[in-house]
Amino acid sequence: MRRPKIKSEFYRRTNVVAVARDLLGKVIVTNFNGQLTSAIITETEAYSGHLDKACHAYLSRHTERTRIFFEEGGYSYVYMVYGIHFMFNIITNTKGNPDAVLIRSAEPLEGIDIMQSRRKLTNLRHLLTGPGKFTQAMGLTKMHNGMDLYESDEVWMEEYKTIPDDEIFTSTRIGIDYAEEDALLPWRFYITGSDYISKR
DNA sequence: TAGGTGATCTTG
DNA sequence: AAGATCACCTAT
Repeated sequence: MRRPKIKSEFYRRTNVVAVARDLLGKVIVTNFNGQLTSAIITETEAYSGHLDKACHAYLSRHTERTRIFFEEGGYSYVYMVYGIHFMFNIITNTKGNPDAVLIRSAEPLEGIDIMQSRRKLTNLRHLLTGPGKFTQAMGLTKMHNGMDLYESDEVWMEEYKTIPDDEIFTSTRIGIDYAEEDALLPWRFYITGSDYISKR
């Protein structure tokens, strides 16, 4: 049943946009206290610290929250927004180059009953279609910030399928209007025609 | 379409 | 120390 884990080198490439696209079709797995859940990634967004006003590490800003951005690719970055929702990202690029990919939506694969119970909701199309819904269904919280996604036995990524370029739809990112001209960057990606997307 | 929620960051 | 902001979700 288990497929090969994605190695850290995958995330250490210098082009965060390419990593965001290539994460589509990969599987994320969490396994907390014997509760295993997994899902196929259907929607991502890229954030880049050097040039992107939407990124928490814009202009390499160092704060307590952004510390993990300055490690090499392959760590999780989890934070809370709006007092309620956790956002799950994967740090990319080499050490000192603060980029990340936000996981926005996924298609349920394993442990569906567990995800339904965490979400208090049964409709599969609403289980993981949005970044806050995704973390809730997968059981991810701020305590999972800074995890090594290759070494961890609680949160990791697996190979699954490759999405061809002509099945990837590109758009601007959601909820970052404050980023001025960078709000126009076409850095959101999703699988064309998937039923598991946060917005049409 | 509006309101809830609290960590995080900035200003004074 | 206080106030503003925020990579969202749910329900009307």
